[in-house]
Amino acid sequence: MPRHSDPALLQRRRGQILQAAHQCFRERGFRLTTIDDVCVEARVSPGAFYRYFSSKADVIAAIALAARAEADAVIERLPNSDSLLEGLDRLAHAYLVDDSKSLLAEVWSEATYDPVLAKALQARERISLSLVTAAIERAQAQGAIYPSMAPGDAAETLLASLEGLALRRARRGEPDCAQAMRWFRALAVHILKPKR
Amino acid sequence: MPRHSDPALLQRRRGQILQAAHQCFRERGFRLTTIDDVCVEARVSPGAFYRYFSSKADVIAAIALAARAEADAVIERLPNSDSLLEGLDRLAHAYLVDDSKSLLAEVWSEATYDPVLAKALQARERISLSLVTAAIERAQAQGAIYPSMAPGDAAETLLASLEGLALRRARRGEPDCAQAMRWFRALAVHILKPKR
DNA sequence: ACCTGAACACCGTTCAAGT
DNA sequence: ACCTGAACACCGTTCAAGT
Repeated sequence: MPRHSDPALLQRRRGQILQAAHQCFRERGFRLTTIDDVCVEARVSPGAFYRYFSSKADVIAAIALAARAEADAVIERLPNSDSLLEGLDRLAHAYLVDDSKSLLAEVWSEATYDPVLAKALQARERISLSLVTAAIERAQAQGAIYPSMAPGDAAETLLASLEGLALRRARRGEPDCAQAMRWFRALAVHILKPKR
Repeated sequence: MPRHSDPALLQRRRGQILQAAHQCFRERGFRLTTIDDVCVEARVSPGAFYRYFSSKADVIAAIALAARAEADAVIERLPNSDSLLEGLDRLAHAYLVDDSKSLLAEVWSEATYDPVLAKALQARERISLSLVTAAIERAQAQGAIYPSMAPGDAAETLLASLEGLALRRARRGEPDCAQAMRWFRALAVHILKPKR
């Protein structure tokens, strides 16, 4: 990327482009969105775009990581939430609610193609996994749950299942997330075995 | 598509192109594979290609549905297998084994972008789901399992979880599927509660 | 330094011309 | 009917020229 003298301008332009990109991606998805679409929306020229992002994959990665950050925020509060099951409900909601507004399914798809994005996501997922594991261990230590698997295995299984449920829901274009949430809750209950 | 007088030639050419496409897709994935790559591999001109397939999405869909058919074949044998858990193990193996040889993760990604493919997959998934449901009902009627959910819910949950495990494994580039299989088996046991 | 917009490269698709 | 390969359209990226 080229030299930038004014950090404030750099941040403003990047924000401007990211916001435009986000809007376009919401409407048409990563693939069908054109650099030109983003440029028109952001009111910059293609040349300007490439001063602030090195490629289309670069903006996609930025948006994708931001989309994940929303789910991550819920996970980060997990180890301190009063009830683990309630926290997991909120997590499921974050993954499932969409109205095709969240981009998680798109993000996972993109990661299949873009190894750079896949690697960045992996780093975050390792953190998510350890946070969920910690939350399970804590609830177990408090006698709130009697998990039927090792905490790490339970965390991986729960996150994978949630991902699968979210993906299938997105593929079906299912507008309502209530059923998927019930499925996930049932799963969580069977794996974690909460008291009463 | 244009008129075809000789059905045998039609089939031969389509097969020739599909085989080439399959090879290319294995090597570079759907996205990075060029129509020209396929044409070179199949030894036909671009013009000839478009006599037998209407678009790149068309070949991808053909290959994608064939990839799913492998998993479907395992599912079809499920209701008659001796042990449900054993059958599910074979199913998990079909989803997870890869060595990045199966294209399931690619297929799911593509379905996020291609609504036509998504719809075709959905039709097959409805069938898969009812077959798994039937297998669970049968095992339950025989007293081999004591499922903790309604059979339909158990089937959906198991398939979604398997999909999530497969996707995460693909994204990590994890070469070994043994751990993912253990996770899935543990899940199946907790949901289905087999006797002894 | 920062920006514009035309030019370039690549790739999916079409089509005029040949057998 | 069947095929070829050049031409076209589209889109990601670069770059010469302007302020």
